[in-house]
Amino acid sequence: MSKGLPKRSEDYSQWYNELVKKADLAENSPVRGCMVIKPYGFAVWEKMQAILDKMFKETGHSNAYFPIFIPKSYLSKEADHVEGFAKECAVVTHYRLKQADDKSGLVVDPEAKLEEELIVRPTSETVIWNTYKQWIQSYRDLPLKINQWANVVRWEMRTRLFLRTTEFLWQEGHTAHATEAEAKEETLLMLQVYTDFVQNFMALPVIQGVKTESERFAGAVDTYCMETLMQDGKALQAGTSHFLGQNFAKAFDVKFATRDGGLEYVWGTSWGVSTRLMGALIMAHSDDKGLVLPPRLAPKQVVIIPIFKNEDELEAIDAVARGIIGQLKELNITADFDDRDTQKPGWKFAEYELKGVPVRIAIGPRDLDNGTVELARRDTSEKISLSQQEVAPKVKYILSEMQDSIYKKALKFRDEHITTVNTFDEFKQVLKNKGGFIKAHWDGTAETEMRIKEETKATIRCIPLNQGAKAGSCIYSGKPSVQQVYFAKAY
RNA sequence: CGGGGCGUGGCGCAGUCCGGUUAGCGCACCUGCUUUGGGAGCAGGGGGCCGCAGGUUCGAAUCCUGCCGCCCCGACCA
Repeated sequence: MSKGLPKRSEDYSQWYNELVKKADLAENSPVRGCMVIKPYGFAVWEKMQAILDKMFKETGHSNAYFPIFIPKSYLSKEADHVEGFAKECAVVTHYRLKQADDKSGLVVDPEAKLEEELIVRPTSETVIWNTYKQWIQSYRDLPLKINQWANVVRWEMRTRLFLRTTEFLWQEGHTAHATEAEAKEETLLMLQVYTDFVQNFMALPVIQGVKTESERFAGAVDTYCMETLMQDGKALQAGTSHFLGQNFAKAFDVKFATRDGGLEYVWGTSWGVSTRLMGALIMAHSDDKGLVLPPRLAPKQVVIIPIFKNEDELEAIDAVARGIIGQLKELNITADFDDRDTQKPGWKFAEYELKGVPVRIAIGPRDLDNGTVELARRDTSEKISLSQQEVAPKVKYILSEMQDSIYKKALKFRDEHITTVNTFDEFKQVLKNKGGFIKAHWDGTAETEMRIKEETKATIRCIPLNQGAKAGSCIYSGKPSVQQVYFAKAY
């Protein structure tokens, strides 16, 4: 049994908090709301980064880096954008400290006040569009497709490791296009790239949709999103892709000369996913024993644990283990041999389960006699004994099967937690007793959306894409509705 | 910022109401022996400005005042 990990059924959020710490993913920092991402957690994030980065480049994007500090005045150039971010910005007002007069420590030097205060970026649209103005003159400069990996700061009141931290890591793509159609296409393309990543690598099914006005990114014309479902029935927005229209082009005066001699504002997009994905990954698949990582994102896919009484046994096991690791390496499978004699096998079993290593291979004296190993898979806890010769191909098969099976399990759970309702009473019942996504007709007004939120805490997660219009009447107001939308309580 | 809870070895806690031995327990850590197919056992050992600052008292982890920090619940948010 995992020591001290609360059960999901008893206290889901406690379970999550403990798991993040016990699995060595992250911990709190001295600064409230910030986190230290530990090596193991960062290794998972690095895998995500590497895969996404490749996908971005394959779709024609280049990486660049823009500064963390933004002149305060930039933020105020786009009206909705200011509105959206002003209340959660960290501000740099001074550039120097000095020894306190009474030598009691350091104080801010009042002499060193900045002429113009700087904000720590909550997102980079403003600096980037200010730069794009310099970079874009002609249709020949378009499209401009840039991505950056960065940290951003949003001064949140309540934070949770990975899910909502004051500082977080992310990537933000910012593109500029000559036509509206092309920008819209880019927005949807990146939504699809994210969707492919989340489904194929994180093994999490998503619902693609458009945000309602109240949930839309400040400054965007349309915000597209992918919504995922966690095991406690709450939804989590895994990524967003925004069609910015000409909002930022106008705010920062970014125009280009068209082929026929005209002068027009460019069309923009921006899109991002963050370390929040780590939270989704953890909450979606893990169990009461600890983390369950999809093989494609596990920093180490296989761990081999020797069971030995003496040096001779260990040596013999070592030879077998090294052989297996070599074979796995040829199949591009990462494996570790944990031959520490400071921990017992049972301790190691529990530890690697806590950390979500997909496949565990145990080799002991019995196996040496029989030419076998014991293989255990993390997601099902299933154990099998197999001959040493067939280990490598079998592991390859199991890893791929596991990736698939974890996805299917999440998909089944998700599908079982989409409930269509026709009345507000039903809506409240489902929300209270079952959770998950609730599909219902909505009259399209912010007023109704807000009232439902106030009464139930549930919000419209998205207006689904790829679902034909189906007229009906709003569950709250009874007014006509053109289609059903997804509601849920959300992270 | 409102409501609630909590600050005691690295971690988790007891002790605080009702002041008085040397501040205790579990885990972790160190040493030794025995162990090793699911978080080993025994023996020995190290580690504490009891959140901070004042006050009351012969005497404070314990009572009083002020401050600081953290967690949970709400308002805000990816």
